[in-house]
Amino acid sequence: MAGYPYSDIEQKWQRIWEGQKTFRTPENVDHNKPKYYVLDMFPYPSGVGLHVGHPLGYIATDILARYKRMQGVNVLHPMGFDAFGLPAEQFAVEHGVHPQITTQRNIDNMLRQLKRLGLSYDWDRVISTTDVDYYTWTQWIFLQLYHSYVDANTGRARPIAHLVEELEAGAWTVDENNRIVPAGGRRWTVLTPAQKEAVLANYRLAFIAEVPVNWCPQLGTVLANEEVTNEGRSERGNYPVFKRPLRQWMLRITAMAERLGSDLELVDWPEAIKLMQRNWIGRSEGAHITFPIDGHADTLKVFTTRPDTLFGATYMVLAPEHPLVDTLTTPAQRDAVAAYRKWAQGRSEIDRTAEGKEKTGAFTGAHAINPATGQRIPIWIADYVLMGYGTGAIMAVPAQDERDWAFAKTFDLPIVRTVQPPEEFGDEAFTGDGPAINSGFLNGLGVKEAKQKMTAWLEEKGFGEGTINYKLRDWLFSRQRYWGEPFPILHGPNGEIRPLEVRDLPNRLPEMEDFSPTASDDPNAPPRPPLSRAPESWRVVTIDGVRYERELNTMPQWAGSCWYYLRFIDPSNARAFVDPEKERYWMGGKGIDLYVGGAEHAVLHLLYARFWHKVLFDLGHVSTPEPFGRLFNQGYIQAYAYRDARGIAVAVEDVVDQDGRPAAEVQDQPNRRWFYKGEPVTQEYGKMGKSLKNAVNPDDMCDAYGCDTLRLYEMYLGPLEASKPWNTRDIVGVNRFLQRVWRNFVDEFSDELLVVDEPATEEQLRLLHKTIKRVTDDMERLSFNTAIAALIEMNNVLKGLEWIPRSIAEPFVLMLAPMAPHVCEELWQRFGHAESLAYTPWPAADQRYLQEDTLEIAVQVNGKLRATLVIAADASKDAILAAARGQENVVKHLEGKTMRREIYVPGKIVNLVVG
RNA sequence: GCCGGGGUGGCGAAAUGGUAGACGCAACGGACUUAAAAUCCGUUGGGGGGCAACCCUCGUGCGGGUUCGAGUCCCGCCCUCGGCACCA
Repeated sequence: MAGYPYSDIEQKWQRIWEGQKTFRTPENVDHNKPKYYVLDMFPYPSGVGLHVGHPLGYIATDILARYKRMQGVNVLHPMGFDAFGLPAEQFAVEHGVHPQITTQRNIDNMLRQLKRLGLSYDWDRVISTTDVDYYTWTQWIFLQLYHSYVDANTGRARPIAHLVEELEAGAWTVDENNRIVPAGGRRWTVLTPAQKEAVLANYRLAFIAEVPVNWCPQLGTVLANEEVTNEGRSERGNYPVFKRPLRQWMLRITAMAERLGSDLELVDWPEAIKLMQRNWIGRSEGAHITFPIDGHADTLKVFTTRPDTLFGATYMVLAPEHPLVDTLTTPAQRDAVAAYRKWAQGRSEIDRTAEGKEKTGAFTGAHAINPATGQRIPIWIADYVLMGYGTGAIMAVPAQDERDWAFAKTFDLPIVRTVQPPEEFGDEAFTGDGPAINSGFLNGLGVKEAKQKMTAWLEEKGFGEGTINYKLRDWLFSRQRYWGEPFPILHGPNGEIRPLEVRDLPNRLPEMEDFSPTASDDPNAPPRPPLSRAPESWRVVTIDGVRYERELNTMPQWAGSCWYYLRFIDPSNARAFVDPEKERYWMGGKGIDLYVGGAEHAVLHLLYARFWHKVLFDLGHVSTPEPFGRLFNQGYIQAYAYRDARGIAVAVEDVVDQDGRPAAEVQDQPNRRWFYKGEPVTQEYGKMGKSLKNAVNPDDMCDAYGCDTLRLYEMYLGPLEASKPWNTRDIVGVNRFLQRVWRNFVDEFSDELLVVDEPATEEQLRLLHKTIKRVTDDMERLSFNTAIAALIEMNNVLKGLEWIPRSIAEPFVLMLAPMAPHVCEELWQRFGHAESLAYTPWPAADQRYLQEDTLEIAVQVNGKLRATLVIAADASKDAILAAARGQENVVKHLEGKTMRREIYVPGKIVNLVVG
């Protein structure tokens, strides 16, 4: 392979950087200097290693980190591993090796691959969520959550001890549902310890509750809503998931719903991601309305976003699981209701979506009273009403709701329009705005005003009140897995929960021979966490003679990634999860300055981490309300994949071009048949991966072209945020560029330097400074593809020169350095510099050379703008006038008038006044 | 169905409302070479004209509009990718 010796150069500089710890961020940096915290979403240490799609974001952040260092900014650029969780455990189970060992092995391999790309991480700060020193503090944060609650008035987290103090002082009482109320309930002091704890459990941010959860028998674990697909299957492994009530740890993320939504305004994130989070949180304003039930003491509470349509509520619907179904159902309807309920509950999520939106339901025989009309309206149950949203019951207003309309049509229920649809509106539900009709005191009002008036009326009459409802559910936080953080929790003999003291952390994961989960085909199989098989010496703890059992569930995958960005600031601190002063510096301003990762974490990691961060903020442990000030989603690198006539994937390297069409060329090897040689293959396009045989290994690319070329190619492919196709054949373009750069500065044959200490020409300086401006702008915008294009353009001019002036060569190399650091370091050294260029100041564009070569001239005829000419900056007045005369629009409006040579220059645009 | 991002050469793509296609790949022609590779020089959106330097014309998914001027802004469609989806 001809050209510059990239292999030697890259190894040489990687060794120097590692040996000198060039990119280490010292423990005690000067806090008066500006900082830049640039972070990648840390990866799972997967067993198959990286393909070229993975490091796309890492290369981008690396370029930015290097660029910022050259600007004299303190840079924190760390990397770590999210190593707990299902993938790591499954990999270990498959290979029959303890996850501790496979995880370490995978981390080592990924570290090797990352280092080979020349990434300038601070390797002294590498952490893994599975390190005891790390998960100690994950457990510590869990204890913070357990010991906190959110004050409903302020929306802020506080230590729950404060609430207890207030209760002991008699500021609050407790009602029959163990809810805290201002007055009228039981006094705190009369409650037993167990009763008190039952009250507090309703407020703690970490609590145990028996709730319907997503149970995946084949994974042997429960899953968060976010980990279940629309088809009702597990995101990992695609196994069926069943709803089932289980006692589980929950995190009360709903208590933060309002701030998680509103604080999105504080951050610089892609609008699409903000929107996804807003949709996930699902804030909607409306009202709770309480309906009396005919002949019952019970009432029925519903949530609606359309209180204005109450006059049109002609029936009610309960979710099949609603607790009042049994009490309400009349004897005559009992069998029908029970049958429907059984049928509905046996339906999986798949059945429900597969059957479309056909409405099913059953009449309970009971009636409610519409508080607005006083009429008796029938109460039904139907599975289109979900127990998990609102109150699990609705008032049905078929005239103004498509679902209610469909249900009413199916079961022949009355429909009363309460909003006047436009003329010629069809026979369907009208959800738009219009004057209220058939609505008593609301008639004539628009929807908005009617909502307000009805809400006020409900509050006045005591039938309800305005409220805000969220789609967001509490976060199911237990997993029946081995490879996760153990909870710092003990269970007492009477079921009481005893959190570990901070001084008793960490609660270490026990060594176990058999760590595999208990899979089952039976949806009703009891959960059997692997830790139930842990030795008794681990499971049982005796304190003051009381025998406690450790919690046997572990935390989910997401726990470790909720706060790793804070640990990077102070990774070896044994006394605190992060030093407050360091935290204030590195998280200062708007938090992390740039966070780069895939959009797939929009509602998982990014929402969970924000929740934890807000709790830590409220409790005074961190200094910013939001962790990630600026978020950038890099696109995916996709790749073409090929199938032969049988539909079997053909490896990309076996595809050849045959008259412009792809064809499979299978090598004629002794043990390999080649029936499909030259056969046309079909091309598809998608993610890189094993199954499509289209993954490209970065190690191979580094071998063939060098990692500087790989880095450049990945950035040159297209905009960072876009998905774009990988084409190995295109990689030679940027490789040739680097070869030409090298040959511009180093003689191919004599190895002598071709850089001279001669002054540059005016033309060269103009080119240089324009390029500096372009590249600098592009760096700030993360537009690396256009930055590279600018450098290629400049290099194409330089390549015609026999010698290159030092004043041109050095800034050029500095600008290229963040993207192709190895070759630039080598050139820099050959230019005679002893120090690495990593901290050499970034070149500045000199304004003198940036004058525009064109000007915009606004041509006004009789004070009205008639044309704008773009002309050469050094054009004479006569030339300008001639150009103006040639403009059709000017000529049209001149109508024989003469042009006056009145030219003035406000800034860039020159006004040529004519008339 | 709702929300969001995109549609520009053979391909990846550039273009603060101002010469559309920078830069790269591929292709073609040429130089060097016994030859090939590598390298270097040139051509490359469509159509038309000129001996020529060049010139004309049509072109950014489709149809309208605003503007002296629209790939870019506005309205209405079509296609495509992503997210959500019986959320009251």
